[in-house]
Amino acid sequence: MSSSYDIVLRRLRRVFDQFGEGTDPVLRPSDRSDYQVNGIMAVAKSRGENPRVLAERVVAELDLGDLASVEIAGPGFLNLTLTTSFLDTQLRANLSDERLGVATTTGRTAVIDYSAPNVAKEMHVGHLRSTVIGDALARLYRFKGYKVIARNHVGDWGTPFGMLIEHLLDLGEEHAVATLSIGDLNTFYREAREKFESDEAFKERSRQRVVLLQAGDAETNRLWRVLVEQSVAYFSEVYDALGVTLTPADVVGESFYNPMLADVVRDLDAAGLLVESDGALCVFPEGFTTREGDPLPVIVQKRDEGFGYAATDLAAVRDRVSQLGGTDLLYVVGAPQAQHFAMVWAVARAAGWLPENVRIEHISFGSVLGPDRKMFKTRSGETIKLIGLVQDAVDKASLALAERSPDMDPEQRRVLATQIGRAAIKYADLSTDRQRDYVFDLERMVNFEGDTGPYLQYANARVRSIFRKLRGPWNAGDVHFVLAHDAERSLALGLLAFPEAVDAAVTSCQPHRLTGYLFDLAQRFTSFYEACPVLSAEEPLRQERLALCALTARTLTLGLSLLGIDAPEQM
RNA sequence: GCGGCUGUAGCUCAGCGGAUUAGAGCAUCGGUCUACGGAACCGAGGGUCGGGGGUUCGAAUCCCUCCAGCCGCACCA
Repeated sequence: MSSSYDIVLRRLRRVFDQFGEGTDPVLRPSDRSDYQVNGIMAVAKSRGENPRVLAERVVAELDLGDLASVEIAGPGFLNLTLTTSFLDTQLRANLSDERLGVATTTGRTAVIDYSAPNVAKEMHVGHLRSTVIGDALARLYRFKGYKVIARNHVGDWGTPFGMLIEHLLDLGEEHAVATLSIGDLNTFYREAREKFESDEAFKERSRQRVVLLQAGDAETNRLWRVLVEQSVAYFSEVYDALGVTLTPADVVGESFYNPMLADVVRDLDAAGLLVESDGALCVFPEGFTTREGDPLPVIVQKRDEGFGYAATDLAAVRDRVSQLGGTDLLYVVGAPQAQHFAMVWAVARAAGWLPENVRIEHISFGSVLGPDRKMFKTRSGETIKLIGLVQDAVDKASLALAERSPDMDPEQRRVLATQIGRAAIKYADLSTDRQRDYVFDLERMVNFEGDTGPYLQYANARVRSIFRKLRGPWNAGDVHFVLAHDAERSLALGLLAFPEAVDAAVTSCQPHRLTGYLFDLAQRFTSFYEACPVLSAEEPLRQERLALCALTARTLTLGLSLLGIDAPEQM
């Protein structure tokens, strides 16, 4: 089925195409009517016509059938009011449509790069946003019909591994594994670092170990693999706690690209892009300068012949296009990396690895701030463990549940607290424009009032409770939507706007478009719920209202699931 | 110095180039109220949209400039 918006838009396009193929009618939700058409003003301006006159012509040629009534307003806007029969048709279609009117996109493959923790290092707040936003996008794109390939670009290579492996040997493999498997990565890494900085002999051993690692020494690589496997197992625990879909199979770390780096260099050289500068092999993409105004290089191979992360990122672009067939390459990485990506992609484009039809986008985001509005750290200046953050939220939710429902079964409370706690954290992260920084305020996130995850879960649970009261399965049957009450009509319009919200979130990679929609829908529902008794209504009104409730619950549940948020039936 | 992001009500944030009242949430104040889950609903007060120019019939929105904050700017990722 098609969304209401698309159906109306198609009719408008038939008229607007005469102003130039694909002219956008600029159809938008309106507070004056159901939708407004803003596009006439722009067309009139470009053709030097009177917008009002043009509007009249558009209306005369516009065939809305029985979809909507139209009137010209102001200098040349069109106000559209959808007819009840159209709303009825669309709502009934939704009742039997699992997708609630959301259209699918075919033939596209999205490669989404997100989370990216470092092996043998703790996951901390710094990984929260990439993980949560990336996972929401993965779910949204999957639902839209994209083939989604998640890439967890973990830091599993480089000079620190010499010291980490030596430290592992010092501890004894078994003891080291024991430490790592309980997730105490901070201690492990810090001890290694401290020895590296204070102990010359250890430092030297570490250097030699890096050489062995890069040379492919079997035992060294086995030890390296132990570190990686232990870390990946730990990451999985964190993802479970957060309710994130990433699995060990999605881990494709930096080391994966090692065998491709020589080819990257060769191809860049063949393309005549490579320049030697201060002993390093570089490409100088246009438009980037250093502090002093000199051209800024992408360093492909360092003076010591080692490869930097730019080389790895270049190899990744190449691999994702040529091997994975990616058509939409998304990088959910913090804003500070913006210049790095811009440069790497400029090089990839120059090398011919990025065809025109491939979309590549940096899904950047702001920082998580502490109460002092600075980067979120503990009082002593240490990073905050991600797993601890989730645990705090779950604990808070558990306390709130204990207070409200003291008789709840402890196991049920445990499960619910987990669902609510992570909903609180995820929703808080997803509900603001990702570009901005935000202050991490657990108190507000876990609050059950206002624009929060728990509030939406509660709204959904309330709707579900109505159906529990029925004590039996419910069928929509041949329900008809009359929408006599304003609150019913408002809810209906909200329900039918779901596809627009999903599409907006997908195309702009802005999950907050969807959270905003869901919050608005929840409010429309509660207003309806106050004003319109459901179970005590007379038939056929009762059936109509039950159908509205059913659609609301399904929309909230599906919408939340696309963000990676659980929608418990009861709470 | 160059580049990026941010600056909207007391606080946290929406606002997709449009129209007489710039919207939510929290907080404040006032209502609803033996309520199908009140973790609710209805309403009120509160804003020179960082400052200044410009484009336009029209600018929170586009362009320029200034101010403030954060971040990045060659061999760590």
